[in-house]
Amino acid sequence: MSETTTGAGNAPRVRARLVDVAELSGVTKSVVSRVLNNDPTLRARPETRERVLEAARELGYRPHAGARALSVARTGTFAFLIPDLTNSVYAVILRGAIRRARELGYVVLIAEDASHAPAGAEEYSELVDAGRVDGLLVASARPESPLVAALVEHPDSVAHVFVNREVPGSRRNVTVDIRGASRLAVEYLASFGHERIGIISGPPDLQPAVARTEGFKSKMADLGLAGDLVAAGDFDEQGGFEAAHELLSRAPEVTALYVSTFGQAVGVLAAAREAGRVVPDDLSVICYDDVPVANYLNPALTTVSMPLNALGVAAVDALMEQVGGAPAASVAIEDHFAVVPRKSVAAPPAS
Amino acid sequence: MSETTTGAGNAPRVRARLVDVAELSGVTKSVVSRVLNNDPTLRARPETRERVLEAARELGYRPHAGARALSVARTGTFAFLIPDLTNSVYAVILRGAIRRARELGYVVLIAEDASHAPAGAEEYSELVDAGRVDGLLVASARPESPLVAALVEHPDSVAHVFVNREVPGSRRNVTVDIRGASRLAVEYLASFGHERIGIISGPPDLQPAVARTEGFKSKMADLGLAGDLVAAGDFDEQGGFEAAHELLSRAPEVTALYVSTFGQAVGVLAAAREAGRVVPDDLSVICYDDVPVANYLNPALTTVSMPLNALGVAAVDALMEQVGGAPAASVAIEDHFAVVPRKSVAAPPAS
DNA sequence: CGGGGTTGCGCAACCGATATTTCAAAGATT
DNA sequence: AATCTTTGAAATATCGGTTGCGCAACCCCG
Repeated sequence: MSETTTGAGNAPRVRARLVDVAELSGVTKSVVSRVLNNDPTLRARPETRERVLEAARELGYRPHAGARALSVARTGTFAFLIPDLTNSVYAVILRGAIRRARELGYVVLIAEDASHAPAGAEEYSELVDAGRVDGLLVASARPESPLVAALVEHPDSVAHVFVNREVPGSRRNVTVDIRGASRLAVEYLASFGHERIGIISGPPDLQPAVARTEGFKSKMADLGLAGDLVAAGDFDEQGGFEAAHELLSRAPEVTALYVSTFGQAVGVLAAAREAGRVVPDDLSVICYDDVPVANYLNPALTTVSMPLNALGVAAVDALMEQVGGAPAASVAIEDHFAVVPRKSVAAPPAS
Repeated sequence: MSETTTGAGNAPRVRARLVDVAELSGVTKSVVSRVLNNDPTLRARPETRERVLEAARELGYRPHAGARALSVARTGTFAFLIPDLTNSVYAVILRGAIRRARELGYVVLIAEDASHAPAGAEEYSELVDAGRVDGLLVASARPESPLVAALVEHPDSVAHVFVNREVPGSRRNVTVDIRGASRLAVEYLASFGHERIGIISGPPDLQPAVARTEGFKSKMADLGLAGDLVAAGDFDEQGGFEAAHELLSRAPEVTALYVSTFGQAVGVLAAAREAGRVVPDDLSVICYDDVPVANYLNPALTTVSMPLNALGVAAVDALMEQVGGAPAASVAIEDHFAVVPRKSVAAPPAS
């Protein structure tokens, strides 16, 4: 609308600078800057403010990010270190983070710290050293990465939060309640009458894996059931397949499985087929984390959904507080998880 | 290594600036800058160069990105506009792009332009106007987004490429050979003896959808087969389910389906089950794009894999050329696709 | 009518780099 | 010995903002 009034419309505009706005409104750039930033120390006539605002609007003025960063020593940028982009769990967290960041005037750039591309940590310090970012969102699942170690040792060197990970010794963990969700999953299975419940866990050196196992065992204990049916595998299809294969042959009496990730669950389903067990008649399966495709597996997979989007939001909020100078504090998102019932859980076989 | 020689080791370092390096090496900052940037117009004694280099190393000097951006009018940043972060297709492209960008000294920031968050386009122009980015990677699937229209009309206003999308009227499309891959899929099905082959296509206003259909029809024609079994649905599970449901009831004689996306294929499998058709005995299914989980569906899904990583790499390379001043040119990745045979394709039923 | 206190805004220094210009000292030339 | 070139590096302007301070003009008051 206002663009057309300039007559320039959608012509290949050149960037308008502060001085351009100043010239057009007949004041100096310092006044323009203060008006646009609502500097309370500035005394200006309302009509002057209005002229400035109007000129800025007319020119489509936007402060140059680099110049501003230079001045105020703030970039308006966060970096997100992610272990695996193709894992939709992280994608959802990232989405929540990006949106929240945008609401706060921040943008986020991505680095991947996959096991096959271990450059992530180094890249991070490059970003920090180059003054490119104001803070780090670290979702790396790799234990004892040099980056994590450095951050734990010098927590104040740069604003940061660990996302979906409880790093020992850090007061900057933003997490969901994995244990609570795991307890809920077990409770759900038990409500169908299952007693011999097993867990497909993850690599024991990964904290999220042990949290699931802890939740599992604690709820089993509360129910007076034996929590000894544990098998560990990688957090992917292959890992789930292998762990389930092993557990099903070691303890064929198991009637229900709590699985740590969706990827694993897909593998578990394959292993169950291979073992000649039909889900859910001969074996019930529930997994941590809900993804859309779960609804279309055969059978449709019962899951417990986690507030991953909220996790991303909370992570950015926590980071913003640090940037704003507030003391660091871990955040745990306690609820907002729920089992989404589908077709992979039923009562145990009569036998 | 060199860090420990400073004695500061891993202490909470403060950023070293150009002047710090200058002071330490006993020259002025202009000399330091030119030495570090290999300015050919600078004449300096080798020993002076060495002193500067050593000082920079010792201080762990890294130029401040904002300051440099201000000076050279380049940010070292690209932005990637992505329609759906949770879609692993885009994740793989993004991964390739990020890695390549990093090799070239660039970082990439993400914006999501989902249908449920249509702010993406606006965010983009904010990024450009604020001088935050040197170029745009546009993978938005949304047809006629205002951003796309603006870029097509003023192609030189900002460096950009369209990724995995053939935008009419643009010379900046970086694509894979969807038609060729589609032809390959059809050929593969035909090699099993299928003649009544159908396609589950996508929204007709999305260019990638029509490309698949075109490839399908052209190969069917080449084979002397009728290419009339077409059903369209959204590119997700739901869309695949609905389209397949419709096609299977409309044309029950179909013996094989070429499906446009993995998400759709999952829905197609569900629809087949619902229709009482067992895959692959009563119905063969192959889909465009390979993802790890395809191997664990029931049955394991035969797919045609695409060079998505290479696509991301090529997109960044094309963008870099534009930034470097080269004339824009579309790029098509012609081969590197292949069918990965699994369990969802077999010979048509004898009947 | 002159002095003190606002009101409203301009001046100029910085932020940390890059790039062009200037200049002192050393060596070559006559 | 006096001038002309080179060599090597210092000065300085600039990029586009932010921010502390200064300073007129205006007001009110005695």
